[in-house]
Amino acid sequence: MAITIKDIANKAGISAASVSRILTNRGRFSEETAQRVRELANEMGYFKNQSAADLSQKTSRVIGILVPTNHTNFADEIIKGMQKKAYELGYELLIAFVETDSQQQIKTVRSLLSRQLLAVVMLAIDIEDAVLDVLNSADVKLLSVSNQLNNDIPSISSDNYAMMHTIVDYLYAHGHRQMALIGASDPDPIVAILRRQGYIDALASHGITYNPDFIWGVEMAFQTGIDAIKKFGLPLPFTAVIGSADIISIGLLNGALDAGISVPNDLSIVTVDGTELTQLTRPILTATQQNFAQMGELAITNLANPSRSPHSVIFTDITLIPGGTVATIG
Amino acid sequence: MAITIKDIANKAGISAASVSRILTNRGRFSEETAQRVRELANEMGYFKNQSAADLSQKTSRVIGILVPTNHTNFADEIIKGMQKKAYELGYELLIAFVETDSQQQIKTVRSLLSRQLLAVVMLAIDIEDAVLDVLNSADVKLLSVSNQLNNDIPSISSDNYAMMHTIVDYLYAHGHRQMALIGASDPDPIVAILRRQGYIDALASHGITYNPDFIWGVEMAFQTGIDAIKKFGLPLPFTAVIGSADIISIGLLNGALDAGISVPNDLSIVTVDGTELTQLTRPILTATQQNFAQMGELAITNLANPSRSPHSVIFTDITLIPGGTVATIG
DNA sequence: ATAAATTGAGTAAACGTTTACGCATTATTA
DNA sequence: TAATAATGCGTAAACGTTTACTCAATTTAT
Repeated sequence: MAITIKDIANKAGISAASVSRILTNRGRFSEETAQRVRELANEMGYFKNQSAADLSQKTSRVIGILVPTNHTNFADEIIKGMQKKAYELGYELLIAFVETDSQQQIKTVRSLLSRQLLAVVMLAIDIEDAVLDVLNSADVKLLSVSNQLNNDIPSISSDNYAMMHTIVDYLYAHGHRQMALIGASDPDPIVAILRRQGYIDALASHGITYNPDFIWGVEMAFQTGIDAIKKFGLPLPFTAVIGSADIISIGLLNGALDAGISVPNDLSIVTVDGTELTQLTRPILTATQQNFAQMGELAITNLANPSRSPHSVIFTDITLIPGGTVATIG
Repeated sequence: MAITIKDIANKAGISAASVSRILTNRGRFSEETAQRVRELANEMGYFKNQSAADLSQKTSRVIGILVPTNHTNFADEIIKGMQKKAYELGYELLIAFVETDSQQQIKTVRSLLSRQLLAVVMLAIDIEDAVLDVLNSADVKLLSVSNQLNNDIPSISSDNYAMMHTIVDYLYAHGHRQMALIGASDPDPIVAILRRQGYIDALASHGITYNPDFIWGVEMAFQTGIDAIKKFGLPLPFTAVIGSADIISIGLLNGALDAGISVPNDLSIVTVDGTELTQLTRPILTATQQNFAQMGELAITNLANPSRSPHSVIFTDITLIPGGTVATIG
């Protein structure tokens, strides 16, 4: 049988209420009694029954996180950032992996919501309407991280549109005029749409009309990179390619290798994300690095201080980190 | 204000107890009333307050999982396996990332334990005694996955000792007589010790006395692989090397590349783990693949049916998957 | 037609913690 | 020294759900 505050109260010869006040550090009590109670709690191996506490105080300090099972490894970095801040501010994180299957998603979300949650954070998920309905029917705060949703959900993300300007400008400055964009397309993620538009507009700002054929991709996967090179064939009709995720870019690099294309001499590559995966290749990938840890920390800070306007988007930093996959040409 | 079973009961004109019986599908009730209640619950947007339920029924279906923040990517595969089985059997997973900092670990574990947990699963963690004490002081089942601990905790893992025999035999059959083993050493994980012994004994079974210099490593990281090649210098004193984790092996491969060593012509590599990372390199890594999904599923099945002896170790499958990093020599 | 068994549903207590309220006791102020 | 304020702590209700017990109504068996 687990130890309760009543047990401690009995042993200390005081009431359960006092023990509760002491252990939660709320209300009035003498330091003397407090010391004794804290010692007893330790000795007796007391564990707070959080369920009872949650039930009693209607508010909660638990934040649920929805992570897609097919997540790229940056999700971990975001979660780490969240953990750090949550730890500082005394919040608790409840991580749930969700499959792409909508029915299972709903079941997972319902089980999440059956705990009194302060908020639900969606990590790089294009949430389906059915699932969103369930979330909305519970009165819980929502926050989207590393994704910009087109509904009223506030989000924290890189500026995917601006990011493409950074990359296109960089490649342009290195003499590139023909560049492809390889990313996911099915189902079309909002992020992909934004990046595509950024890419098109950035090219336009340099007086280049984009070639629709140069935008291609299936999913955020290694194979998409491999297939992209095969699809365009030799000689490649462009001098540079932008991979919309590190894993795609590694696919591009290896696809090029397989086809006897030398990187960066024959083909320049810039990748988006800039996780540690970029260090695993030779040459090391040139990347626009997103600040995932910052996203995570901001997510928690933001939920803790609900001072901002509801529909807003907060952008986190982007840094272009030169690697060895971009050559100057022309 | 959230909807409670009392609200539903009022609207349906029955007692809360009946609603509870219907929604939990326990006890006696008429199908007629049940139908009406279920409809009402749906309409009114009812969410079970799991805290109240947990408090009422002393038993729980929540399984806590401790995942190291510096986890290699296979942890995800194990968690996916666990999720699948947990979903089938109606368990709930509570994932917590733990840092290496022992104090923070204890705080995380305590907050985990303050929910009524059925069990705590430790994922590839060499748990510290201080943390273990906390876990033991709560009456919660423990299970170690992807690690073999030397204390009384049951575990599910690959047979790390046998795995090394498989690899050494494979390399021996390809003509290799001098092979190095690169892994972590500080702090010395139990898994590393087992692999080392397996390596030594496997060599001995072929009449080869092992060279202590050939066992080296710092941590399970890319850099360890890079450094290993640098450390031994040219010409390498061995013809093959075993990387104790995919990420190390990629380091070895890139280290070799950097040093102008051709793989597999001048150096053969076999990696342990066999995650999708092995597909990202050229050549693709030859791997002894662990069955991580199986580990995850077994973990849940095992906790659900506590029929086995307490201190046992269950071994999961290992498969040698030939890639392009082993050459036949001699 | 009577006895026995089954069914549907209500009552009330229990789970462990928190907290508003109130009452002594002690400390502070004029 | 008397009035006032502050302190420490106990009482009791509340949170929402589950479940052992009960009992009337209905069904089945004899």
